[in-house]
Amino acid sequence: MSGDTTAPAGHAAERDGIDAALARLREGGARATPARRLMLGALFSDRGHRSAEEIAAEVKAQAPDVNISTIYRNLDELVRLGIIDRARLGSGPATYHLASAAHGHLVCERCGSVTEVPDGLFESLARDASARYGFTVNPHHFAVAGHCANCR
Amino acid sequence: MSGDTTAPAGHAAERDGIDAALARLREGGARATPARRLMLGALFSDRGHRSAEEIAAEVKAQAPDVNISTIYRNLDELVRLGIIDRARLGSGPATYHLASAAHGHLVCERCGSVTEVPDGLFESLARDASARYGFTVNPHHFAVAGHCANCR
DNA sequence: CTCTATGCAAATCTTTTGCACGAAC
DNA sequence: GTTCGTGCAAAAGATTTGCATAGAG
Repeated sequence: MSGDTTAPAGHAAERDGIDAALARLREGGARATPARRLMLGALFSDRGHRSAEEIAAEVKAQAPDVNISTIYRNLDELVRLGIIDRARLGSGPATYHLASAAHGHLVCERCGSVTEVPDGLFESLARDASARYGFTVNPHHFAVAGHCANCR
Repeated sequence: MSGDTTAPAGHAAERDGIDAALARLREGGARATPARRLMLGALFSDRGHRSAEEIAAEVKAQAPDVNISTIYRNLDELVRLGIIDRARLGSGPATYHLASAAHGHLVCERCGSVTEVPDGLFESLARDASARYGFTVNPHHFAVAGHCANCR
């Protein structure tokens, strides 16, 4: 059900996430601009990893004038606020995804495939890092290299 | 330590490592060139992470004509042969270190510090990844983000 | 109105590539 | 001599920055 007048798609849960993110931006003294709304819409619509260019493409589909530099600036801001995470996998551009999409990445060094795994897999590691090094692991940002099942 | 000399040659253990690496290069059909010897010398002289530029600087101290593109090409080769590992930490250039310097990296998202930890720390992770996903973790290449003890 | 965010263009930084020459085997 | 490695220069790719203006609060 929607008293929703404009958006072509968009579930309520997605809306909530975007609104919450905008609220966090406001709390941090930042402003709620169209570019930011569109970026959040893109980020919340799909929990995969995307590069800045890919996010820009999605945003430009709705607002062609949004510049890539604005995308980068806002991605930095969203990372700083903890709303999204940046992951540098393989050797291409950095990729971004919702911080709530908690998972680690198993990156295959041969074929480059990325296997996403639940954070439970890293639980004991996180515990040890904390106990032995006072290091608090961010369960959303994790990259481990090796060889996938196919390339073994 | 009185046995220490300042000669470019270095210690015997270092020599052995370099020779073994050169032998592996030869096995792979590659040639033992001066540039490669110097790069290995730089890599074996210190087990920290270094960027391609930093390695180039060390090599150029002895052979100013070695070009950065040669450094990159050879780093790729050494990674392919498993002699060194590449790690993309934080947002600067990629860093390289000896594969035998087995450790994971705990990267602090606030201050950027890198805490090196022994591979034992993620033994259980490696086991689970293998059992549940058929993924063989490379124990030498491993980056986890979070907050260090100081920044908590 | 004030101050932040954006567009645009250019700069930067990192890494890769084409080509002709020199070196290793 | 043949094949691989290297220097040089230029390209390509990703990200950042300066500045004037538009827009949010």
